[in-house]
Amino acid sequence: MITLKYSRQRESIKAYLAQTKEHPTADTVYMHIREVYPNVSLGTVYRNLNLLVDQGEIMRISQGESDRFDGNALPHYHFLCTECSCVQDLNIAPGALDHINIIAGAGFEGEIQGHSTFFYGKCSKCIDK
Amino acid sequence: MITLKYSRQRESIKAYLAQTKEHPTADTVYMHIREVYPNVSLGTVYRNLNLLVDQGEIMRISQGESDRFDGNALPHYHFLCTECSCVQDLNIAPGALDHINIIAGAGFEGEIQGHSTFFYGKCSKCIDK
DNA sequence: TTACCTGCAAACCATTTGCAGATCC
DNA sequence: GGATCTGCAAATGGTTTGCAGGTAA
Repeated sequence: MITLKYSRQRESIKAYLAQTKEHPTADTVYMHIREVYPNVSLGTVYRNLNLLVDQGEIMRISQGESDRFDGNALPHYHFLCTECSCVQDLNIAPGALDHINIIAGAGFEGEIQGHSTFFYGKCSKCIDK
Repeated sequence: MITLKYSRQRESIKAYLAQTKEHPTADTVYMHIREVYPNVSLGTVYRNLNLLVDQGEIMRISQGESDRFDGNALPHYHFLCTECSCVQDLNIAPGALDHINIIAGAGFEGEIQGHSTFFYGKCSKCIDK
């Protein structure tokens, strides 16, 4: 973990994120920080968001990368290898994970209709390294 | 569902996706189709991939959109409203969903280390509409 | 002093779109 | 014939980066 120098912009970003429940995008963060530091640049916001994620102080919500396509349009789950980035189909019986919607819905005021999940780890080829 | 006109480029894309297990990106599809139709353009590949997804003939693997950030770096699950696109934290006990890694790992030759999941549906505000 | 930080603007990359012409029905 | 398709190239949108100057330690 690299030692960071103090920066008021970064502190401001962290403080804003700690206090909101909105899960803002980088651009939304930018607009809020600009109210305090009108000269802040979008580049600085991106740089600091990435630094804070690297430090484990904030969390990035995304599944990044570019879209992939699958000739099999029937619902099924995918596995992503953290080593070689390959994507593989998983053999999970249809409906076998549906119960997690109920777990997630307990104590939630909205209506949960489904979930999107992928699993990650090492594929068989990358285990042998 | 709009009626589509025949196009050899689109058929070629569909055939390629039906026969591969690679879960290719749009660019990878482009490079393969170009071997058959050297003049095909990347724009055409994107247009047809989107059409095929709309028709339900292929599946898009992604969670699109831009990244969001969360001041809470502790592992937790998120809910995404399909109406208003708001993101909310869910109250799921830590580890309450860990067992799905085991379900997913049954019959899989690689090693599953974790999963990434978000739930979707209608938030409490959007239910009342 | 010197590493790290900033604003700015340009670069980048994936994806979309406007256009004029080609193709299917 | 007319709607849908294509290739091309330019536009878009989110994100990163190079640079020259500023700031924390």
